[in-house]
Order: sequence, then structure tokens, then C-alpha cells
Amino acid sequence: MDSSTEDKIYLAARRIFVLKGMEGARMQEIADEAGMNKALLHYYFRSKENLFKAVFKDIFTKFFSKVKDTLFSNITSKDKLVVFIDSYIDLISSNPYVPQFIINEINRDPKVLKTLMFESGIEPQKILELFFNEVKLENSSEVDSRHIVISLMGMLVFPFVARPLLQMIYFNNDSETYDHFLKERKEVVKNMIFKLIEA
Amino acid sequence: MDSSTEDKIYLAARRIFVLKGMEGARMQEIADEAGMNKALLHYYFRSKENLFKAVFKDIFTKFFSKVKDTLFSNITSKDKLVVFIDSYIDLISSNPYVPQFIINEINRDPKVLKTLMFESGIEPQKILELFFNEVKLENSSEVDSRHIVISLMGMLVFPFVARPLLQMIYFNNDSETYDHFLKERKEVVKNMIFKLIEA
DNA sequence: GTCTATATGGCGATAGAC
DNA sequence: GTCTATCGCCATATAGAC
Repeated sequence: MDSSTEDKIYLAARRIFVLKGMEGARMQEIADEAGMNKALLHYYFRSKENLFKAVFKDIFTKFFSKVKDTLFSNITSKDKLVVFIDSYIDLISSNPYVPQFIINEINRDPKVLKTLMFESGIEPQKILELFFNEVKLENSSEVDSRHIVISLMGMLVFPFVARPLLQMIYFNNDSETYDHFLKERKEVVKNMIFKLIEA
Repeated sequence: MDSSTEDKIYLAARRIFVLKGMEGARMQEIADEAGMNKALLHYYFRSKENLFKAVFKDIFTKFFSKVKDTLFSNITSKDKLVVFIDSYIDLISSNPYVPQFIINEINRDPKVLKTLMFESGIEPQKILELFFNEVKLENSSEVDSRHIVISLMGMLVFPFVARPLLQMIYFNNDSETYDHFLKERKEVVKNMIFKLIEA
């Protein structure tokens, strides 16, 4: 570990904020996680709010740029859908607390969404519109493609955000079985979506 | 308004807790909402934690007993599914912040789930198992019914919890259009689910 | 740059008058 | 039962030594 102090703080903040949110996180906790003194956090980032914004912006960007990469790749729309579902379940699996983190923060302070879209190069609007259009191309059913996109997102995200409840109810709180269930879900969701966009 | 002081406190707490969660809510805020002094909250409920537990337990129960009513009604499994989707979208529409509230709290402190199930008469385990069995009866596809149940829940909940993002991206932040979209979604989700459980 | 010590404010909770 | 005043704690933030 020869990363700079600022990087250490940032990475520690990332872990804690994602787990506990802006309100639940404590500066002392982040300092402990980074292995240094609390005062240094303010030296580098001035305030908790600043530190949080830096983290949120990056995470938000990462989760949308992933879609972007898929959408601009040179494959058929159907393949894009397949790649999207595969890579998104992988992404969420590696960052299981991120979806809930994002959902919480955009509801807690809807302004961050606007500022985020204006201040930075992130354009979730365009990205989701593009995605919407890709789905539309494949959608032979009579259903509005927005309903399909939103259903897909719900199907992807819900098993992660509601994990404590679902794991207890359907899997006797056995974590490994639930992980296995999530892995097999990749194929399941793909099949479901293709069924939905059939004529 | 001739309701008792205790009721006023409870109802105010309900509104504030659902909106801001256990950590985000302030006792002063609840007192203001109830139109009385902060000290009275402690007089009637002793601590913030107690007040919160009372609220959470009721809300959690309400959201599961709704399923229960449907499941024990004397109609076909297919009709139960229809009624479930209809009444659940209605329920969430009238309480749009509740799903996220529940999700947050069971993730923040998974213990509440266990204590809730032991201390009270609530048995989400049995309820969701029953629901699972009903879906199974209708499910002619080769897919594990648990995947269907979880997908259904995701499809129902996601448009509400991700509303700020989706409304901005797909509906130019127009609240009325989004409400209309949610209304038409009732039929859409029903059709989607029946498509998924086809052979 | 990094630490210790401390200032400042807010929140949950209680004491005590009425 | 209901209020005002206040305690005690903890979290963010800063001052200042090194």
C-alpha cells in the first residue's frame, strides 16, 4: 500500500458511505477504516459533505458508464441486451450495496441528481434513452418499452436490496444458497426478458 | 381532531419515520408535526427507539397482512395473482415511501426482522411461502417460482423507489405523467407475469 | 502533512414547575 | 399531562503543536 493519503481517505470513505449512507456514516469510522486521524479527513476534503459528494459522483458515474460501454459496442441489439444483463448482475454482485445506496441518496436529496447531471459529463438521461431505444428495437410485443426497461431494472436490483428478507424467507438464511440462486438468476432474467419482448 | 395525544404522536412519527428513516428523523421534527412539545414524546414512548419500533412493526405488518388477505380468499390461484397485483400497486401508491423504508431498515439492522417474527404474530415466512405456492400452481414454465415471485416484487417496487431518477429521465420530471404511467402499469405487470408463467 | 486537544452545535433524554 | 429549561453526549469541524 503506497497509495497517497488522499486516496486512502477516499477509498475508506467509499466503503463506509456505501454501507451506511451519508447520514449513517461517521467521520471517525472513515478515519479508522483509512488507518489515520480524523483531522486529516478535513484537511484533504474540508467537510463531510464534500467527501460524500466526491464518492457519490464517482459511484453514480461508474454504474451508468457501464451501460454506456455496452450500448456503444458494435453488436446486435439483442446481444446488447444479453451483455447488459450479464455485466450488470456481475457489477451488482461485486457491489451489492450500491443500488440501495444510490436509491437512498437520490430520494434523500433529489437536487444531487440535477447538479450531478449539469456539473459533470454524466448523462444518465441520454444513456437510458439509448437503452430504451435498443429495447424498442427488439420489442415485438405491444407493451411500452419503458415498462420493459423498468421491469428489467427491478428484476435485477430487487434480489440484492431485499436480500435480508428474501434470504431468510426462501433460503433459511443460508448465504451460500442465496449466492447460488443469484448466479443462476442471470440466465433466468435473460429468458424472462426475451419472453416479455416476444410478440 | 379529538384523537388522543398518544395517537397524535404516533401518527406524526409514522409520517416522519417513513419519509426519513430511523436515522434521518428528529424527535423535534416529530413533535412539530404532532403540534406539541418534544418532552411529550418521551413521556409517552420513553425513547426514540421505542417509538420507531412501534411504527415499524405496524407498517411491516400492514404490508404483509395485505398479501395474507388475498391468499386466504376463496378464489382461483390465477385470480389471487390478479388481485394481489392490483391491490399491491394500490397499497404502494397510497404509501409510496414505505417499500424503501422497509428495505432500508431491514438492511440497517437485520435483527429487527428476527425479533419481529418471534415477538409478534407476523409470519412473513409463511405468507411468502403461501404466495410462492400459489404462483407455483399457475406456473407452467420451467422456471423456479421463486424467481417469478422476486421478479414480480421488483417490478412492483422499483418504479416507486427509483421514481426521482426515472421520472426525470423518461418523463421530463412531470409528476402527473409519471402518475399516469404508474396507473397503466397495473395492467402491464399483470400481463407480464402471465406471460412469464406460460409454458 | 500529521497529530492531539478543543471548540461548537445539535440531538436524545430528563428535571421540575405548573 | 404538558410545558420550559437544561443536562450530557456525540459528531463535525478547527486550532495549534510538532
